[in-house]
Amino acid sequence: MNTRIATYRIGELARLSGVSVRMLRHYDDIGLLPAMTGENGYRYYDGAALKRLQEILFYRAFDMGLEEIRTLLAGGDRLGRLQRHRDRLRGKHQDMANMLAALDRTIVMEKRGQDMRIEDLYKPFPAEKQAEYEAWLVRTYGADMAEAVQRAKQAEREDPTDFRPEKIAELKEIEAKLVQAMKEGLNGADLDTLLDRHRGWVGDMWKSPCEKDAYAGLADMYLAHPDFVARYEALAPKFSQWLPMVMKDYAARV
Amino acid sequence: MNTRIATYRIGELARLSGVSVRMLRHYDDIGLLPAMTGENGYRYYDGAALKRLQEILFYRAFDMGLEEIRTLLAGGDRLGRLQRHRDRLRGKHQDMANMLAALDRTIVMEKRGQDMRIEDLYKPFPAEKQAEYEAWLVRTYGADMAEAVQRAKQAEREDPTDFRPEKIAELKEIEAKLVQAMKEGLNGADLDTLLDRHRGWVGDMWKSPCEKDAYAGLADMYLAHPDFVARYEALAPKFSQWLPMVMKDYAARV
DNA sequence: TGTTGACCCTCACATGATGTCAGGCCGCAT
DNA sequence: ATGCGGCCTGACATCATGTGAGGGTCAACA
Repeated sequence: MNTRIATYRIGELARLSGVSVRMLRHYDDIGLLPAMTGENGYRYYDGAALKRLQEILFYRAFDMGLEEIRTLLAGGDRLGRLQRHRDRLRGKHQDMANMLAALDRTIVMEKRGQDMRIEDLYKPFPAEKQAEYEAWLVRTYGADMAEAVQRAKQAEREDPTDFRPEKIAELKEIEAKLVQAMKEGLNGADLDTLLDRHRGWVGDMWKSPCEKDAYAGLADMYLAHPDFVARYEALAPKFSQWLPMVMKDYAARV
Repeated sequence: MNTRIATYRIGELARLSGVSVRMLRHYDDIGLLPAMTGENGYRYYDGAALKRLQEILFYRAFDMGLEEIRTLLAGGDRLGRLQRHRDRLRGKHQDMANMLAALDRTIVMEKRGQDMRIEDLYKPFPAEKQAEYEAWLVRTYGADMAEAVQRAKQAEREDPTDFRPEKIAELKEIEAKLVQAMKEGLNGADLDTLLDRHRGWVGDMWKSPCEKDAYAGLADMYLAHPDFVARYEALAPKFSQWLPMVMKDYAARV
């Protein structure tokens, strides 16, 4: 008898991985996950195959086609592949966070009986299957953003947050003005002036996403003018990450 | 001529929404997104249709079948639907965060040239298309968790974080012991004792996910014994949310 | 030793979301 | 009136996946 070390039959692997037997056979057929075939015709999978399958699943979760995955795996440099994939996956995770925020926004508008602006309805859904929205963002806000992001990242390493109540009160007042301004369609330079004042106040507070109450005003701003998220992202790179939390609280409160 | 108020032709809607013309026609055919048909045979979409399409896209992003979406939309209570959907979507977002953390874990193991334990390989991929992993978690850690989560949420509202360096140093020491213990296969009561000590120290620090350095030890714990995430989630509900950040930094450093 | 039940094999067809192409109207601008 | 862009229907293609039929393999147990 052959040495039978840590080799799995198709059913075991199916249970283990959550992939159906049908699909494992398919993956074998198309050369995506080749199995060792015994004399009895059975498929056997070893440790290397298990790792390969895991990698396949990472890519499949990214809606990659099986053929594409196969050619990807054909090259060497597993580590490089995984690292590149991590970044793409992170982007998708971010897309989903944006969708969540937008969903909360839709809910709030529904509660209020208001309709969203048509241009905003479909922003949360990343077209072109990838990074289309991001392209739009770059197109719209251009090169200064990259620089601003750098600045913000630099500043992020500095001093701890200051939550004195007077400061927060003052911040909220500015936010109210901003919301008003945005509703009235202030644009370009004027709006940027206000945004800048706001940034000045809020600057050293960005670091703690846990002080949600301090940012309730942001929800209003987002409702009034969703584009401001993109502008703010340049100043406070974490913002869109917090937005779902902010919006969730807000939606629950309204 | 008919009053022509804010009604869109199929191509305009396609550009607006990112859904292909082909699909919009299909949605019309199966009654998912009925259009008003003009005498010329053209399809026209009004504001209500736009909102409906947005909702459809929210569900489609959740991998819901078109037929399922249609029956869903057939009932009233748009608000309720959206709210229920938000929770499911949040769950999926969490799944993706877990996947990211696991991907980082895989990367680190690859860099080290180590293999993951087979039982851990496929945990990040939510089987049964939904909430299967969560079920497992409840099955494994049971009812006390819900209670612990409550306690933790309560505690969360209390006092601000204390980041004195001595405290952090001591924390790190405990973490090192924990990692050691987990590697040696300590189980049950002993492990829980250690975890509890750790919790004691880290308790009031959970609130700021921004102090990543304070939690580098967690990455090691996760590598040594991924299950601990589930245990910790009970004590610190936000943890799995931070895990991707923690792991990203760690993977970059190793 | 023979039977049984769980597992494996191949082959073929189904389905659901989407793309693509062909052949032909509609309508506005030149 | 001519032309071009947008719209129509209908048919076929593709990809990931499910399902079922008809039939071997293997281990345990009577």
